[in-house]
Amino acid sequence: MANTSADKPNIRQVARLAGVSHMTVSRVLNEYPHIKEATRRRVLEVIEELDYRPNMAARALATQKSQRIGVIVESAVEFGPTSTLRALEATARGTGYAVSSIALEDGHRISPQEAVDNLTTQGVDALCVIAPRSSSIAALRKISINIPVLVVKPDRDPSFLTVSLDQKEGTTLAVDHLVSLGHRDILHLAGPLDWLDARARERAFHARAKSWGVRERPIVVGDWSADFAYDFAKGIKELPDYTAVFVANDDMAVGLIHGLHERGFSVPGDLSVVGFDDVPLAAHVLPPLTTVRQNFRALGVAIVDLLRAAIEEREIPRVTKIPAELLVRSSTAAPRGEDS
Amino acid sequence: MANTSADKPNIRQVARLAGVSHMTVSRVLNEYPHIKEATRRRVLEVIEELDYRPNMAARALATQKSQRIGVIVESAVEFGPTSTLRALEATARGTGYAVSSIALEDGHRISPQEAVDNLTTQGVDALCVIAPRSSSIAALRKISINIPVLVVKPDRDPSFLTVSLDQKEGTTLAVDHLVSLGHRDILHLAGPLDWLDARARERAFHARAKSWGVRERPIVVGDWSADFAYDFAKGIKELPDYTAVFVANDDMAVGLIHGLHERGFSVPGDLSVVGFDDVPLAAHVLPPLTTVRQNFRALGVAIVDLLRAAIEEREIPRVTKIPAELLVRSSTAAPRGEDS
DNA sequence: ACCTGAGTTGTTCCCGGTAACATTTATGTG
DNA sequence: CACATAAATGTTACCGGGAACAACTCAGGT
Repeated sequence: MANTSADKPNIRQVARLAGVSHMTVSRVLNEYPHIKEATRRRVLEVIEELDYRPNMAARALATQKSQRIGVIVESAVEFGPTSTLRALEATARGTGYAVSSIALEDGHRISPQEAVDNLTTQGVDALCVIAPRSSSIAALRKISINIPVLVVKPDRDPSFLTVSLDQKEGTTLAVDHLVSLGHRDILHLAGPLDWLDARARERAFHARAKSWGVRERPIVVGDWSADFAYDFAKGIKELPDYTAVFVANDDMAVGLIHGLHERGFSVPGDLSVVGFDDVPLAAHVLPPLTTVRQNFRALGVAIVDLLRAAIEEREIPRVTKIPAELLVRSSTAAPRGEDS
Repeated sequence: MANTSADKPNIRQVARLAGVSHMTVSRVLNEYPHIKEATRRRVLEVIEELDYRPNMAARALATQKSQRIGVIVESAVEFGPTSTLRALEATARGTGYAVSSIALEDGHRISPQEAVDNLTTQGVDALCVIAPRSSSIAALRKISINIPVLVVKPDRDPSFLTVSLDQKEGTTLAVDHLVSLGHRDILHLAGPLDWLDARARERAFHARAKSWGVRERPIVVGDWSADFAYDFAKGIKELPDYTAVFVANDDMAVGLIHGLHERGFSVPGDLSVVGFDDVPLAAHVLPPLTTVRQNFRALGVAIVDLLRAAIEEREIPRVTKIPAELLVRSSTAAPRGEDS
């Protein structure tokens, strides 16, 4: 089957054994249309026999395209960004693209500028920013990049391609669920508002709460971490006048419940809690968490579709809305003194 | 600062502007020792002015080295593998290497062979396998690869470089903790035994339990998922004769506690539970989980060190043992009728 | 002043693909 | 049957770096 010599065969060796020029081999590899069937088969046979693989570096050098997408992800520890990245990678691989990713704040401090430099030096054909903070986007605007850039964010942007999951729909589902249970006073525990996703959820929360005539109250801004929410809950002195909390992610929801529990408040008895993300443990924490699930797989597909179109200078496809889903579990119930 | 023309400058343009040959520029870039200081400065100035970056594809083609490490990770959803991967990426980037990773089973079914093919086609200089199953390793053995391969596994292996976190130490800490609380009948809820980490924990559990004279009982083999452990707990009819459960990962521990709770058994009142991994939520689930934390960052550093040494054909460094840490929280207590 | 060796820089070719253009070989067609 | 045209294949140059080797410079020893 394979050749015994250790070094990799190149396209000219294949050509010689097949009795053709190396260009014919190249054409077979790239599915050029006008190749005689017999020739193609012979070439493919030799390729098979030699276990030949084209050298991507050489191809990248010649074509000025690396078949590689660069991804900047704000935090690779959060569930959402990680899931998106995984989905993106799998989709990209399926269409012949490789992915290089950089996490912005994972201990090793890296500036957006450095991340872009690192990625462009790798010669990526396009750039994608997942779960961005507004400061990162501002930094990005100042960097001149001559490849397509896609930012995963809710609103259109003149500088970038954009897609995003519909934060508004997910948030609306959560608020409506609480309202339908009878809650009229809901606290929002938000993510850091310089994260676009946190901001979008906060906006959507206000909009929907207002349209239901729910009482306006200041939101609490957290940092996505369970620790923060736990500390916040521990600081609550007596049973608050809100009866439900819409939390911007599951981690904070779990921390909140933990803190409330230590303070002697029960969920959902005293307070209902809704999370966001549906992390793997959400169904099994106590009480199982009512939360919003997003379709990261679909997002990954959409990102790759858009980026490929941009790279290959095809028409940019329109992305159909990616629906969110509310998972009702046990952390929500009607407020005290209500019948459902 | 930067040039206004859109196309990237190459090494010869830099050379021309600096009044030297392109090789001199190349030497400056690669820190060749015998360059006159004045020349070096001039070249660096031009590089700066033009914002020149070397083309990695061209370099890879010329040197036959891609400065890229390929990683195969069995499951990118588990906390441990993901953390290891992140740490590896950050470390690699810090030393001038890039990383390409492939997740084996994340929905998109990919065989080890395909993963290796994909990575070698990208021209990686070395391969690393994280959180492997024995079947993957068996498959790997059959594939002839002529680059260094490192497998994250406990025992030495003639075919591969190896490192691993010390599963034995972590397990021992957990068992000793339970024993010191007074437990003499401990169930082990293991991960799938074709995962080397699961197997190592199971072996270490048996060894340590035996040395304490703890009663031998068959282990339960799970699939890492909270769902499995939940179902298992729901199937328990009456309070079992074991008083503690050592669970091979936190997800299963949480699922187990959930199921036990629904069956009316309390943790740690009726049963103590120890997990493994210290996932971000472990401190905040109810009850907060006693678990074993591993140092994934150190593992990432060790992997990159070994791989770089192998790639650059230096002597392979000896890796110092990476210690584990037991975090005692509220899911463990003395068994009923004991004083601590 | 001449030779030697280390320091410094330049010339040429190659890495393994693809683009562009040239050439040869079918396939029709009047 | 000659000629236009399309199909199939070959030739050459080039992508942007680095390796190998050549050449030139300069200080120190005789």
